[in-house]
Amino acid sequence: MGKDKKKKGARPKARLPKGFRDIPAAELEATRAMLETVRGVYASYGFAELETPFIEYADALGKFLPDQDRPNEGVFSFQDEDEQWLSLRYDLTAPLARYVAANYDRLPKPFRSMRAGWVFRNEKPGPGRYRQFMQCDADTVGSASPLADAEVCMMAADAFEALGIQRGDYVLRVNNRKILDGVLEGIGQADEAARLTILRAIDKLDRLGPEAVRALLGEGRLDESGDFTKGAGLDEEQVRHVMAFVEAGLEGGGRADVLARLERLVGASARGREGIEELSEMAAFLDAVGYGPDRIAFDPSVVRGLDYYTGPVFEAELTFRVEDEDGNRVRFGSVGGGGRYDDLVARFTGQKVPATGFSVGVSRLYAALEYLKKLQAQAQPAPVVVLVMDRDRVADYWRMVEELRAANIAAEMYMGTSGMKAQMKYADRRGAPIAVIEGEDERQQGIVQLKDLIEGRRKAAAIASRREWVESRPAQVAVPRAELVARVREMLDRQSADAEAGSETATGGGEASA
RNA sequence: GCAGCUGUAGCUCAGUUGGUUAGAGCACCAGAUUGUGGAUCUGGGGGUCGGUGGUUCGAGUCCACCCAGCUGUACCA
Repeated sequence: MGKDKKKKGARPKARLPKGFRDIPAAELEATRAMLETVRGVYASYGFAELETPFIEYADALGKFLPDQDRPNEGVFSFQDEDEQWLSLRYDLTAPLARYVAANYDRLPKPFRSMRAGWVFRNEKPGPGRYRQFMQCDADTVGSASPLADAEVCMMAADAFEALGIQRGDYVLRVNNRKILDGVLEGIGQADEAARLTILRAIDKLDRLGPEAVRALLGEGRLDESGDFTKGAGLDEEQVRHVMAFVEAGLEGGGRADVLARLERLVGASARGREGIEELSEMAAFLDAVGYGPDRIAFDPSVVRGLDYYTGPVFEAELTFRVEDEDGNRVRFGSVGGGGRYDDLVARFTGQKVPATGFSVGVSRLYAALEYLKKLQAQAQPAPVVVLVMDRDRVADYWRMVEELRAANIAAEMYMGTSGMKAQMKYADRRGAPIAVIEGEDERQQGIVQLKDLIEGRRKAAAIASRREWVESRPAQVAVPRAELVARVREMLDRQSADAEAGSETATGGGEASA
């Protein structure tokens, strides 16, 4: 026996690469329903669906050509047989830019499109952050108007409400990167590297709080594990000025109040004024059509995608608080974002094409909706299982399955090789509502046994002895073979009525019926 | 990338100052039970103790290096 053990060798581990996961039926079903809702809202705004491939040429997606040292920096890449680099898409915006550039002549401008699908990032995963996740985007390409920016924000707000998220439980926070540029000009900080550090520090406001941001703008910050992050090195006066800008959105008031505060901070900077002007135009439009600051607010701490956005930037946040695993109450956080990217198409054509869009993080949003119990879709009900008692009669069992299917009842014949006990166990594990049993005795009498597995499970608790369990045959009825479909239907109806009554008493009947 | 923590069965873990053939619970399979899911009892399968090297008569246990995972942080186009 020792010999056998040695022969086995190393087994492969049944494992997933980090940051990837399997998705069970219930989540798939719910995600489909969610996407259908969002798609409906976008379609009603006139955004047509487009699907692009998962794989693009690396240079078409961006400037991230894999190099020898670190071939997979951020994006999953590999070489085709002709040695050209291919990459898995890391968002849905870069492929859209490629599509628009490739079809520029044919497309109506502005071109309005929506896309939904998986994207991939070769980054370190964290809680709720995966290396494959789903996004749903809507973009307007070919319009420089702030009205287009306002529109995608309004559309995102509509989509959240269509999904059942209450007004007040979400907010779209809007900023304009030109304003920050203006503020930095004002404090005499034009150094590009320092500017990036400053932007990143600001981006951490909601996660780490104002104290941490202050530290990161100045000398630097020591984190929990004792690791030190170098700061932007601003002096005290500069830090004060930048913080005043960052916190201009926190002091409350409406969009006009925030704009007024920002205007003072920007001073004479032309670029800053341009940003203010764009935000003002958005505000006027939003006011005129009735999207208040409870839905779309101005917040200078929103930064986002640094090299890619050229003007307005948006971030959607769920504002209700949830308990994490340790019981702490935390904000649910960001479920989407976007902004204006006027230079992306120009990478291909050399011709400036203004564009703006919004991207919903479908996976994050799914987690939120699950928490809010807004997912009405559930996985397909498990099938009725027809037991195979007599291998010579499989055609008879198959006929029962066909009859049930014809009546639109999901049904399957047991496909294993085990005996009756194992078949019952299978039906139970499977979550089957009913087992259909027809042995020799039943056949001679022209009947079948229907076993209500859900009711039977309830009764099992009260039965202690094996003998009683076997002999009482809980929740099992004999019905004429000819009435199979009708009686199965009855039993299923009773089960779903019970389930509804049960869930109503459990939740207080708060859910609207379909 | 940087820092801290952790690696023993499919899962969760125990394993004393280094000492026979490395254990438990859960899960899985079978039997008790001629044709009934649960409960109970009995039996069974499943381990390169993360890897390599070292110290030792002897290493799951001690040392060194490496690898992986988790958490924080950085990066996130």
